[in-house]
Amino acid sequence: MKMITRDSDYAIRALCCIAGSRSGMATVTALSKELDIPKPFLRKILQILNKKKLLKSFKGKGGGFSLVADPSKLTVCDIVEVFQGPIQLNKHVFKGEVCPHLDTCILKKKLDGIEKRVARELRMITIVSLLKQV
Amino acid sequence: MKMITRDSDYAIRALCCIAGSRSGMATVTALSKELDIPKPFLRKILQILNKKKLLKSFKGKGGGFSLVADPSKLTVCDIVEVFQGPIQLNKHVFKGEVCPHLDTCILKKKLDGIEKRVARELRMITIVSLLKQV
DNA sequence: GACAAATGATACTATTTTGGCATCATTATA
DNA sequence: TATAATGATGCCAAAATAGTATCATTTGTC
Repeated sequence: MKMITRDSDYAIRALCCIAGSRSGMATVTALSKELDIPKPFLRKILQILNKKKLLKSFKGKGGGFSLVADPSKLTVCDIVEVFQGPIQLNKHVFKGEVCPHLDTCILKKKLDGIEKRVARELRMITIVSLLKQV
Repeated sequence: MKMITRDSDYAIRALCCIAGSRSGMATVTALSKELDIPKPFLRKILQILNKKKLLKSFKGKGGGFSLVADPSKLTVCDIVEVFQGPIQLNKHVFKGEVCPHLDTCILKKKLDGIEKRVARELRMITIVSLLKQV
């Protein structure tokens, strides 16, 4: 079972890198080298983060990406939701309808509980908390 | 973000059904109807559960599948791991090596913590606990 | 103004995973 | 021997994942 996809992972790394940089800004080229992420893929990821207003971009020479939000308020949950949608352990539907079987609906309730706790934990991991090198 | 795939979900339902049946045994045909799951797909799932020793099978007329383990000891975690492998939020490797970036390794540590708690919670959901209709 | 360095937008592609279906073989009961 | 069951295997289509490629636009510098 895996939960964090590659693009979320890359995005988290990149945002950490940007937040940790002295100027608060970085180019795709620099990030790609530093993090060893394929440049076109990283570029796509950063463009998505830009559209979703987690990053702002500056075109032209000397440009790059910088954070929009305070990195102490930006969380892993925010980032994961951009690339993987809302946290949801199990849709648990059949043919578009909610499943009518009692046993599995008990399951749904229990999974929902876990789901909420996972989301809460992911919301507690801020970018800043990832920069602190213990 | 989703965590439980269709086959895990179907497997959980089917195991609940088998555990809840009076005889303790059920055929693919019956389960497929009861749970509204495509028969060939469910069959494949049950065959996997058989190979993994969560179910035992009886061939021939009057046959079917029955549980191997005590349903109060069989957990959702066991089932999910059959179909989705061990619970692991993020592999977090590059090119086969463990990622060398300190910031993201902090991330790994935190994700590992969440992961352990999710696994623990899934291990607490037994088949029996899903049958109790509150 | 020309050039270089950056992102914007968009479309394409390859691989893997997911969610099945189909078929033939084997076994067991009536 | 017919029937009802699983065993094994291979195939297939759609979606998700993980990228690549290309052209357009913007901006700073010479």
